[in-house]
Amino acid sequence: MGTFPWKHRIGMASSMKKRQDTTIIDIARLAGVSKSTVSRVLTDAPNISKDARERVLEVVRQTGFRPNHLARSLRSGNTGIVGLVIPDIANPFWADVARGAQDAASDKGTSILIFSSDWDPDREARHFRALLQARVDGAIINPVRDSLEDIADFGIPLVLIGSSAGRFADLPSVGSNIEQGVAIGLDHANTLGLGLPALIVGDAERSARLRFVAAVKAEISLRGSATDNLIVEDGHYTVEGGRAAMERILASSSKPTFIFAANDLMALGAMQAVREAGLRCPEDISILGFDGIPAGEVSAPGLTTVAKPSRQLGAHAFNLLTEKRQTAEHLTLPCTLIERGSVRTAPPLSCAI
Amino acid sequence: MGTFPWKHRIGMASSMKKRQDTTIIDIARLAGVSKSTVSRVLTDAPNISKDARERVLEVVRQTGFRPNHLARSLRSGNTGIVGLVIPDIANPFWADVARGAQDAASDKGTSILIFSSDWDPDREARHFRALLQARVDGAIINPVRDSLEDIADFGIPLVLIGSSAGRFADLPSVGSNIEQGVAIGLDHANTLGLGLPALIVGDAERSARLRFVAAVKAEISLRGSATDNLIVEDGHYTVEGGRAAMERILASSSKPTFIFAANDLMALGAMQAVREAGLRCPEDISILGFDGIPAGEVSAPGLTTVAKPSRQLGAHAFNLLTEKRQTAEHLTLPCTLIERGSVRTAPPLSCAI
DNA sequence: ATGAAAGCGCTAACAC
DNA sequence: GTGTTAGCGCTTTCAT
Repeated sequence: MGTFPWKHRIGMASSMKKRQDTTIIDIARLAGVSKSTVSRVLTDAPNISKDARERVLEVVRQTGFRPNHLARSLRSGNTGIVGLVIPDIANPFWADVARGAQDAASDKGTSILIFSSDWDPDREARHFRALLQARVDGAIINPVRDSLEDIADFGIPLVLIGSSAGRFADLPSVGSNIEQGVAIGLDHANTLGLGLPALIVGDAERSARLRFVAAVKAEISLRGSATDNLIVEDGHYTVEGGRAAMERILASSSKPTFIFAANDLMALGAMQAVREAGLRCPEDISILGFDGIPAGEVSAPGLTTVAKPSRQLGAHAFNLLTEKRQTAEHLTLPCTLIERGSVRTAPPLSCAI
Repeated sequence: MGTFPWKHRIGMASSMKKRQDTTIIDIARLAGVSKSTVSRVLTDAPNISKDARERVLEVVRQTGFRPNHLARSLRSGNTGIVGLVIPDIANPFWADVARGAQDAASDKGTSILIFSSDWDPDREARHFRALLQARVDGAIINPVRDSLEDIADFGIPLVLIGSSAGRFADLPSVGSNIEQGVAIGLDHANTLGLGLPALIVGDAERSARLRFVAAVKAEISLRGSATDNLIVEDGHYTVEGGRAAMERILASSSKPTFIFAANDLMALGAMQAVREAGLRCPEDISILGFDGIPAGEVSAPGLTTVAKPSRQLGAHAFNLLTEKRQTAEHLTLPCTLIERGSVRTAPPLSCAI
C-alpha cells in the first residue's frame, strides 16, 4: 500500500485558498443551513428552496469547496470509477480501445482505472483484486483465458471486450465482427484475383486464432475452394513473429503470393521479411493485415488492412456497462477495409470477378 | 456522476461465496476477537499475538474477505491511487510512458487513473478536478501550458513529466535530456558528413519546440557553423503535418539532404513525402527522428532516431512521487541513438571526421 | 422544505 | 496484546 507521507505543498500562489480540509459542515455553517441541506443541494436532490440552494451554491463557489468523493462513495456505494483490464496499454490497438472508453467515461463524469495484464493470468488476477478493493462501479475486461470462474461472481457489473468476449453467454460483451472482417478482406482479395491466402496467426491458446482461421476457411469454402492445405504459420501477434513466420513461408516449397495476417503487427513483420528476401510487396507478394493501427499508414507500402473499430469498441463497452439491462447483450461491431498499397491492385488477365 | 443501478450478478458459480457485504465486524465475530484486532492484523500492525493473528487470517481466508478500500481510504487518508494526466493515451510515446508508470505502481500496490488532455487546457482542468475528488495520493502530469497556477496549490504530491517539466522549479519533475539527445543525433549526422539539417518541429505554443530548436542551434554553433538561415518548418507533431512540412521544404529553393524532425511521427510523414516526390531515403535525403516509437521499426527504410526513455520516464515519475523528499528533484534521463536505415551511412569522399 | 441523527466500513487513539 | 470508543465526510431515513 503505497503511502505518501510527503505532501508537497508549494506556493500558496495567488488565491491563498486553503487545502481541502473544508467539509460540508463548514459550508453549512457559512450558509446558515444544516449539512443535510448542503448535501441535498450538492446532489441535486428535490425539495430545496430556491433561497437555500442559492446561498449554499454561493458559499461553495467562494470557498472552492469540492465534496470528498471518498466519503460520498462509501455512503452511496458507487465510486464514479470503472476498471479497464486490457493486455497492454502500450499496444496501439488496445491504447485506442482505452481511449474510446476514456472518452465515453469522461462524458459521464466517470474515471478509468487502467491495468495491463500482459496476457498473464496471474497479473490479471492481481488486477481484478485491485479493482474489487477500489470498489469500482464496474469493469471492462479482455479476459486472458476462456475461463472466468474467478470473476463470474465478481459482484460488480462486467463487460467483456475483445474477440473471445462473446463466448461468455452470461456476460455482456462487445467485440468486432471477425467473420465479417475476414469476409470483406477476402472479398477484396478475390476481386483482385489474388487466390488463396497463406495465414499468419497468433498463439494457439487464444481462441482468437481459432476464430480467425475458421472464418477464413468458411469464406474460402463459400467460394468453392478447398481449405485442406491452407498454409498457417504462427506469428505470435508480434512484428518479429510475423517476420519469422514469413521467412518460414518463403523457405517452404509453397509459393503463396497472398498473405493474410491476423493482426497488423505481424503483417508489418511479414512485409519486412518480404523486402529482406529481395521480393517486392505488393508486386510479388500481397499482404493484408487485420487491425487498422496507425503504424500501417507509414509503412512502405502502406498496409492494406481490415480495420477493427477500436475506439468504438471501448466506447460501446463503457456504455454497455452503464446501461441497466436485464439480459446480457452481445454487441458486434463491423470492420472496414482500408486500402493502401500492400495488396496488388492490378488484377492479372485471368481474373475472375 | 455515472450510476450503475444494474449490478450484474450471475452464476454464483462454484464457490458460492457471497457478495462482499462481509465486513471486518463479521470477521471479528467469527474469529472471536474485536474488530480492532482484525484491523491490526490486516494492516500488519505490531503487537499482535501469534494466536490471534492466525485465527483472523484463517477466517479471512475462509470467507474470502477483502477489506473495503473506500472506508480504509476515508479513514487513513490515502487511496492507493495516483493520477496520470497525459496528452493522449493513444499516442505511442505517451502510452509507453503510461505503461512505465503502471508497472512501477503495480509493484507498490498502487493503481493508476489515466486521463488524456489532448493538449486542451479545459480538458486538463476537468481532469485535475476529477483527480482531486477521487482523492488520489498524488499525480503525474504533463502540463499543457507553462502556467500551472491552478495546480500549484493542489495540495497533493505532484510530479511533472515531459520536456517542459523542468521549468517549474518548485515541483519535482522528470524529463528526457533533449539537449543531449540532439547532441548525439547531430553527432551521428556529423560523423557521416551530413551537413546542416532542416528542422521539422512542433507547435510554437509549446515550449518543447523552443527547446529543441535552441538545442540544435547550440550544437551547430559548437561545431562552428552559422545557424542563421536554418530551415525550420512546422509539422504539428503529426504524420500529416510532417508530410506537409517536407513537401514545403521540397518545394522551396533550399535543397537540404538531411532532415531532423522533433518527433518520429513527423519524421515518418517526411519520409512518405520524400518517397512520393520520387526521391529516395536515405540516398537523396537522410531523415532523423526523435522519440523511438515502434512504428519507426516497420517503416521502409527503418527510421533512425534519437529514442527517449519513455518507459523509464513513467517509472521514475512514479517513484519520484512516492519518495519523500524535501527538495523538488529534477530528473533528466538520457536519450539513445537507434540506427536504422533512414540516414545515409556511407559518408561522401569529402567527409570530415 | 429542512434539521437531527444514524450510519457506510474502517483506522486510530485511548484505556486496560 | 486487546477491546472500547471515536470519528473520517458524506448520504439518507425520519421526524418536523
